[in-house]
Amino acid sequence: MVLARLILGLLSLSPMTGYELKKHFDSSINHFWNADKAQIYRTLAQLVDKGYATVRTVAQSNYPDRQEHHITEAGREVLAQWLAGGAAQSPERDPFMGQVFFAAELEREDIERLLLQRRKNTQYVLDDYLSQREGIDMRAAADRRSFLMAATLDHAIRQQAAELEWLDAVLEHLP
Amino acid sequence: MVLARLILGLLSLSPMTGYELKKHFDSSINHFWNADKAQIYRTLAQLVDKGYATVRTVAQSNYPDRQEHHITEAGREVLAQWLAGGAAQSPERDPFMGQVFFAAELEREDIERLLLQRRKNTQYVLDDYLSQREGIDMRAAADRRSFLMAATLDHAIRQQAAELEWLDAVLEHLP
DNA sequence: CACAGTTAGTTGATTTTGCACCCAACTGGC
DNA sequence: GCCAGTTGGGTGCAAAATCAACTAACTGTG
Repeated sequence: MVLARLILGLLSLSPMTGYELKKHFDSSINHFWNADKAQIYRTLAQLVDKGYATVRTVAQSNYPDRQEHHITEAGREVLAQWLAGGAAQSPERDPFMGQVFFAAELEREDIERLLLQRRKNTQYVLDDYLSQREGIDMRAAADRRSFLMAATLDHAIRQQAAELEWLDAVLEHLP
Repeated sequence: MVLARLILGLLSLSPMTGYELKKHFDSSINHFWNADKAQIYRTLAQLVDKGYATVRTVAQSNYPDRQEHHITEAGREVLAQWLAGGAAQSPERDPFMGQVFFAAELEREDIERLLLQRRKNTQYVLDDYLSQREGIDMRAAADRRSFLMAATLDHAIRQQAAELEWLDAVLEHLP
């Protein structure tokens, strides 16, 4: 599934431990995917099982051994096939929209509270993305890889901004 | 989880069979949630189990019996608690963004193909939403319920529109 | 009159996800 | 000196989601 491809993608950039992968999911990749620790380690094991990655145990003086995972040629092929195999469609699943859809049960103030709370969350997330983008801005246009990576962050920023606009419109016109 | 609440929400509007619920997920609700048939029937069984819904078997002359599910008072309470319990946050999971993130592996033309394919999909989905909206436009502002329901569709439309703009920007500036 | 589609619901197997734990050793701050 | 946090890895379990098939009778179209 998707998680396996994403992990292969990250491994294609650089060999990594499960721990480091988790950090990427929490920071550099958090605007379009997240994953549980346990899930990452299990998927890594599967990748090794299928021959898409290999493990090299690297001892460290102070810290636990690193289980460094390296992508194999077979792994790169699977990754390339995923990329070339057509654009994936998005899940289109938003629990909050479900809350709005059925929010008429609530009092007017409670609806406003709901929307304002979402607004706060969205603003918070947007600010996070904006601060992430500051670090890459200028150098991004240079090579294709950096450009595309930055572009996904821009996508998230646009989506959050659109969400804010929508929230404000709803708050303004709520009967 | 979320699916159970959404089903309760739909049942709160009107008693329904699993089959009818599935139709709602495929049409009126498809812009923010979808669900497998099997999942719907199993969740319905759980709701009945927990006392949040009751079943009434309605015989029909030609077609199979309808297992009409009615929301109970307990069910309405659970629904209300979900709505009042704070804004849910969105999953932030988009496989396509993963493809873009790692697309530098591909040739330039293949990247463009990927983006254009997505553009076509997005346009298609947007057109679907726009045609859905035509049927509700004017009467929407009237009561709160219709307004909120229409608002979630507007949200989806804004998101798709923002996606289109982003795709065009990426296609234009791709190095 | 055959065949596709609709109405209605169900089962089984498998995958994916999430949550809560657990281990061990180190590092930094009060 | 203690306690929280980091580095690194892992297990077990239950819930949720997906895929595929199967039943059965009707309706509409060519």
